Amino acid sequence: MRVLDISEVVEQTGLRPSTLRYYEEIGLIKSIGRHGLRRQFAPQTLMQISLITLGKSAGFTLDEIAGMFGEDGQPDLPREDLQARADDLDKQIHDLTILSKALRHVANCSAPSHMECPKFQKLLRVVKRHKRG
Amino acid sequence: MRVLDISEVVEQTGLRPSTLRYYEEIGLIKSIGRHGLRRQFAPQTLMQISLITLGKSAGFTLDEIAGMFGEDGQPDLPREDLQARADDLDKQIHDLTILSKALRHVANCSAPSHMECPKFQKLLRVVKRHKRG
DNA sequence: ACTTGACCTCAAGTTAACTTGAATTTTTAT
DNA sequence: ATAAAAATTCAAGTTAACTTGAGGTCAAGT
Repeated sequence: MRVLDISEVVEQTGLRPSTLRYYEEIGLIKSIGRHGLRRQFAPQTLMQISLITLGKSAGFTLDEIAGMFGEDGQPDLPREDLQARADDLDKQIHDLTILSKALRHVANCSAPSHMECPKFQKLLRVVKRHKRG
Repeated sequence: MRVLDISEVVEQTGLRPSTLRYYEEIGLIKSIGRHGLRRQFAPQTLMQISLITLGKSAGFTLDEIAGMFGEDGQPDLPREDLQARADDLDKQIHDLTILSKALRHVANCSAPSHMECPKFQKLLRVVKRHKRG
């Protein structure tokens, strides 16, 4: 299994062929050659796509993600940038944790008005403070 | 401070006036009346906007978020839905944690090729397994 | 040789979430 | 009373990230 047809990449990643072509068009991934018309992908690409998908779910734009890979398709960023991005992520994780808690709270709290429930308000205040800091 | 001018909401939330009008247009928030032409917002709205912003950062669409509020602007969803959404969030948090770790790893690992670094690969595999399950 | 199915290109269309701009209306300050 | 500041509406424009569709190509099996 040295090279992959687009259909195999589709199968492994869950992305659609049009998406993969689009990603290639904007330079986010590369095909390694053609068999007739057909793009051939290196197995490496699968991992790269994992990273892309992961990055997307973290809220990065495709442009930002593209900026994280070097010419060779390997992650490539100055260390400080990576640290900074990781820090951002940790912030986001923190916020999401709060949201998750808030949701579970609302699911279980029998107060007539969540907006006026002290616990709920506290959760929201935490977020606000966080966003401003 | 019973009612808020749009400018006050802008100041408190960091959103732009056009965004607030847009949110009202699509029914995500409501103004409580007018002073002349000018919209007046209830202080409640600030908390609602906190939730909206939070929801957005969690990757929910405005439509989905709109579906989480009742007519009164209060969070309103069947308990199971809330639990399910919280579960989704926890999954996402899990993924983001991995991404954060991956970034920090890349920042510190001196291996020539991250894609081939065992630790890095392991991180990616975890994500994959997770997405499929 | 021929059909079939997987792939291709390229231009145009789509959706979400806003933003922009022009023309108008108040409200507030002097 | 008047000018400046702050809002308003409404239509149209923008950006990201794809998708769709029409029409064409290629390679593998019968």
